[in-house]
Amino acid sequence: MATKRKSKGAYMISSVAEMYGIHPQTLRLYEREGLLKPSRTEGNTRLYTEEDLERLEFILNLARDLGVNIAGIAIVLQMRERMEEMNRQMQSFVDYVRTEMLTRVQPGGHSSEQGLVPLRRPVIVQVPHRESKKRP
Amino acid sequence: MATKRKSKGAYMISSVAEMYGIHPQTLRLYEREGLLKPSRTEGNTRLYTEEDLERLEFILNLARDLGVNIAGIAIVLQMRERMEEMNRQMQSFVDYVRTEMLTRVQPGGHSSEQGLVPLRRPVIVQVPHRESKKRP
DNA sequence: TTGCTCCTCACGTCACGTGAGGTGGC
DNA sequence: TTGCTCCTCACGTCACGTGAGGTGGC
Repeated sequence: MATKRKSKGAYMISSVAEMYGIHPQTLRLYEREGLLKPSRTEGNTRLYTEEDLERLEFILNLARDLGVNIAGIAIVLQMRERMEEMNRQMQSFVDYVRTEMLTRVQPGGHSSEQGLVPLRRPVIVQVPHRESKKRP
Repeated sequence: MATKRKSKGAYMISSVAEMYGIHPQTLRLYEREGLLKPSRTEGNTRLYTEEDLERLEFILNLARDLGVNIAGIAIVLQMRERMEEMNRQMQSFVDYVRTEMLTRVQPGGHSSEQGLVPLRRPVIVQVPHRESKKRP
């Protein structure tokens, strides 16, 4: 019952297990398989940050709801990262072009802004953030 | 043995099974699970096109080499599609900007071309093409 | 001491791949 | 007819999740 928190947003394994209705051994399994990497206290106790929990939710969605196995989850996590990287590049490119074209605009040349409009907006993926790990 | 081809690049199930060293039942399983959708002859015999084979290779890479289960493969195929779509959008945007800025260039204004250079090129994903299907 | 943590070992269940068995069309 | 195709049913194996058992630190 005692939802033990070490510091701001750091949970011990039994709290996390209870919060998400999973077995503590499952959390250890996911870590062993490289899906999660919680930090540890000096006494070697796992500490799950909010960021870890966010990642865990993503993992549980794949594992429970979609039936993806651990190898699959590892791949999906990698792809998620790559998509986020693509989104960042896309976004920074769009931003760059926008300012670049605005500084270049001729007097009365509102056609430059208009020229950017007809394009569909870059797809923003539904996924959060974080780094993953490769499987051996 | 007889590598039966119906038309240009259309293979029957035993040929495909032999080519990739898998059981014909496995191919039928993948189809039943929605990973592959070969066309059929009028007599209901499956016909695998080059496009199907390309998709199959992708699937086998995930299944055999990486140990991803069918649910995982379905997700990865979907994500692959989305990345390809992002790449296409990125590419068409880059192309658009390039022509737009070139038409706008002032005499002696080679700074407009230079402005595009420092950006890293959009990430091109390693994956081929094709559409996939959602799981129930 | 209590209640947590750590770990390893082992079991039950289920998905995946494959084999068997029986059918039908080129 | 032969050799393929189609299908369904069923089995063996393995991964995943979980439980037990024994340890150690706050």
